[in-house]
Amino acid sequence: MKSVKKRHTLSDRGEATRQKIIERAAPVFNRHGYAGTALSELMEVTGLQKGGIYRHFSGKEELACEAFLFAWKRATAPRMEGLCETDGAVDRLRLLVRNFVHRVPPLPGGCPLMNTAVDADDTNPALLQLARKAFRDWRALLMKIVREGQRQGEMRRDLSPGSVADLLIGSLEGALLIGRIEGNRNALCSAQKHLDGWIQSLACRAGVRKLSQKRKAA
Amino acid sequence: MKSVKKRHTLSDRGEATRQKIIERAAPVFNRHGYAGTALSELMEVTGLQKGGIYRHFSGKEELACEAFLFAWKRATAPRMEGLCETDGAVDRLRLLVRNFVHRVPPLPGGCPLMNTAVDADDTNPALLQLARKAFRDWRALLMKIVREGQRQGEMRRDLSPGSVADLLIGSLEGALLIGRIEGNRNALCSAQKHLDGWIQSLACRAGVRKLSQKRKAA
DNA sequence: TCATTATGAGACCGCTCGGTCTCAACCTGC
DNA sequence: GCAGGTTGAGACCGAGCGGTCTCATAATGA
Repeated sequence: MKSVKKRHTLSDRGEATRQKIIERAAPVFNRHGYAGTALSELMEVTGLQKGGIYRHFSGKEELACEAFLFAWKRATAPRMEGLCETDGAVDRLRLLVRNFVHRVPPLPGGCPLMNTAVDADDTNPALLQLARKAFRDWRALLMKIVREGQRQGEMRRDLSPGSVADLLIGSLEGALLIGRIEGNRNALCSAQKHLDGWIQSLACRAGVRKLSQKRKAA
Repeated sequence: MKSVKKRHTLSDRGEATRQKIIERAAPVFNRHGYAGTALSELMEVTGLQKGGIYRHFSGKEELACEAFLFAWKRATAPRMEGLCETDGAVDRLRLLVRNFVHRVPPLPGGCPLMNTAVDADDTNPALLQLARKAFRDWRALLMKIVREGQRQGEMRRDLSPGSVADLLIGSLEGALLIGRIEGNRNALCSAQKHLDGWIQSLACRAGVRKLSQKRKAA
């Protein structure tokens, strides 16, 4: 016990700088990719020398992985906002779409998932694995919502939760790509409008009735 | 005249090797990105030494640009297949979707547009500009088809051609990204099914009637 | 056949890359 | 205040980078 606490205190400083490095490195990796990020740039943004960085990471790859995990957490948080306070599969899906479109992640360089998947494919298996995991988590969340909606009788039973998830994620990420190419948010807004209507159409009549009753009651 | 022809003959060989270099370099850039592609690798795939490559290009960037243009041409051709022989906006759009999903470009490393847009953003303005142009051409083609359909009374007048184009491109590129992460074509097939139905729903009644009459006549 | 030009090999360049190692300074608990 | 361990600076390393230049050779037109 005591020894654990002692150790803990001693390593706290180190852990803090480690976190600082990850935090500062994440936007750089996100913008420039793995190969495009030079250690010298990481030295600049962290204000540390090589020795200071390499004490906390075994190499560039480990840092890149940690940076991705950090970036993904940062990107995910605002997209999930308000999810717990929302009931009903339809409304939850629509909330996630709305969040994705309007809650811009506080991380320059676009969506870390897309960046990393494109960047690491054919190049860096470790990073690709993390991106795959991130995608699957996101996909699983959407699937869970759809399945829940089906169990509750709110959403059509003939839907494939996986397809619904793929369609939502694909449309959103695609729109994000266009927004990046064009430098505006038009495609994202179009996507939201379209997906909003589509999600609505996934509800079965009973579900819709149930929902409007709830609305009226409120 | 004579002198022009003389010059032409002489430079033919050089032009051929230049093309060969572009052709061989394109898949490498498409897989590894600009920063991730080393000249040494280009030397390997072309079978040329540095001197042989640099005679034909001012630098890595010029070669990368040419490689992208080549890759995009290669990716576009199969996606457009059969377009001229198809009438009707709805059928043309559906054909383009089908081509995109099933005619896999003969170019390893995924869609050059996505790759380049993600890779060059915040890094290489020249490449980004080319990607933007490629996107806009594609978008313009889709918009033209929609507008044509509206003029012919086949498609609903309240549609925004730009939004339709963005939605199609976004959904397809997004599905492609998922396919890359997951290593399968499920998302692409889901996207096709969804878009197919959606495109159908963009036709106004008159257009649908007209189309079914044509079908019956055939 | 010969002069001319286009071509590509490859040595060479300065530089930056990712990574290692040493050691001074600095905490921290005793 | 001292011993022991933690931290980070920065010199150093070999390798590989993008790019240049020279020159032998090959193709060409006269």
